[in-house]
Amino acid sequence: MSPLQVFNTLTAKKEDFVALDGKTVRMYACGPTVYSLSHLGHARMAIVFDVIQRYLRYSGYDVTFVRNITDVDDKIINRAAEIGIRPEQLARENIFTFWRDMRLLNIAPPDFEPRATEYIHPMVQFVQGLIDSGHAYKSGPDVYFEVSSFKDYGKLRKQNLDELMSGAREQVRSQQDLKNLKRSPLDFALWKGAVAGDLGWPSPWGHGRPGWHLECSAMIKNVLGETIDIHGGGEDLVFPHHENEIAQSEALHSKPLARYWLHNSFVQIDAEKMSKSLGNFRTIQDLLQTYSPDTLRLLLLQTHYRSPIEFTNDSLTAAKSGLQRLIRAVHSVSEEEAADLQMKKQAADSELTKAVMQQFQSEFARAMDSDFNTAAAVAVLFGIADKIFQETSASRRLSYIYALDSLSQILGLTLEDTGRLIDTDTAGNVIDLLLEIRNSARVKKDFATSDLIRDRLAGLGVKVMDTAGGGASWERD
RNA sequence: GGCGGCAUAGCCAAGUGGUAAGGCAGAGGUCUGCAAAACCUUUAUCCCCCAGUUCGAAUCUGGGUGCCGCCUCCA
Repeated sequence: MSPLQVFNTLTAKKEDFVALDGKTVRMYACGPTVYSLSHLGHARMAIVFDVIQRYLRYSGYDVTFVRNITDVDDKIINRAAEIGIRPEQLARENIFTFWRDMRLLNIAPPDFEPRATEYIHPMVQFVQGLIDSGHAYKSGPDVYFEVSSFKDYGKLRKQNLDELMSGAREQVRSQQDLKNLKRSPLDFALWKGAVAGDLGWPSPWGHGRPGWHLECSAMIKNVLGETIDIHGGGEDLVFPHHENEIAQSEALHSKPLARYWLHNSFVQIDAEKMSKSLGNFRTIQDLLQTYSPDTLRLLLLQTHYRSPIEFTNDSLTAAKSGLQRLIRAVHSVSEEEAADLQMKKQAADSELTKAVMQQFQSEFARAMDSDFNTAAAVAVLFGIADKIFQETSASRRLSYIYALDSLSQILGLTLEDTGRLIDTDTAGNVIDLLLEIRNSARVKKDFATSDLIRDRLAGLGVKVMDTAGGGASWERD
């Protein structure tokens, strides 16, 4: 297959990517916990795995992509209590806005999007299996995973139990209440007991809800199988989330949970991680008020996914300017020129198009095959744009435009000419401007011009009505 | 305290042994009534500092400095 190489967190090396079944890729990315709006950091994660998924398909793999939604969790419960609504309602509202954000960002929907609350029964079974095999124990109202029972614990994080213990020591003090329940501070909850009436489900251990890490293990098993090809998420999930997933799943199945672990780095503001807890985040919703989805995507893809991105208004503006160049390039054949369908067809079939496609596809693939180096891939796009602007023949330009357009799509860039979309406020102001010009024509008794404006506006469905004072008003017909 | 990562022009950012991609911004020129766009030329003798390995290092090794992340919820 392809010479694709990916950086595997598990081995801390760039490795040849070999799918378990040859052509089928089963991949899972940890999605959001829906307790508030999504910010640019979430967008980065979603866009990174969207592009990975798109490129794998482009490379000929049959991809099944699963991205979950965590809809039961302490944060959701606490936040819902603060604002006085049911946790289920809070989760549902945030799922809808998350979906809207994803759609606006041109992020392809995953093949499956399981939610934790849909997999309670499999999770209960999962926990029971761990108890039966001696990897978990009931303690009070809860069930915990016994970390010392899994010899490979720490392999993703690359720290052994002793090192982890010394790191955890600080935490022990703040977990006094849990100290009595856990046999070791490293043990983590598989099932948390809840008081009757609180969000929860029945289980062999009483009313309660699943621990955070459990859902991914259970959903991966149920949707994709015991071993998958790619498991991904944000860098902050490496420990403890993914480490714990490995512990649960591999303890139960005695086989690797995932062959390749991919983690994207963060978006930073003022050299600090953008995060909900630090409060220094910019929501997707907010950013889309001012910047196009393509601008955000270009901004994020101009940096390799494993490097942190320093987010500033300047970098955003730079991305916007750069994007404009690509958009102009791809729209640089005029309507009249493009209207000739025959020419388009010829351009698509031409030897030049084939040669151009081959050349740039191979440059693009070389970049992407190197651990999804989108920054280098974007440079290829700008190289094509150069060619387009340098080419004087419209039909030859079309060949390059095909290349630019098709490669942009693999990165999820639409290159839509949003610069020419006009909002109603602006449209209204433009009409006012026309009426101003018309009025000055009337004052000069240039009725030919003033009538031209009125008639043409009427033709566009805008009715102009002169007022007694010499001005004019207008309305849609 | 334990573990890991990063340091490339004014800004953002690729590049892991062979002599510095790309974007933005800037400068000069062409075009233009003026602009904008586009085109041409141009902007790091050098990749945080020091030492080492090598014919050769931004790229490898050691030391130093600075910044960041994880260890608690987190994309």
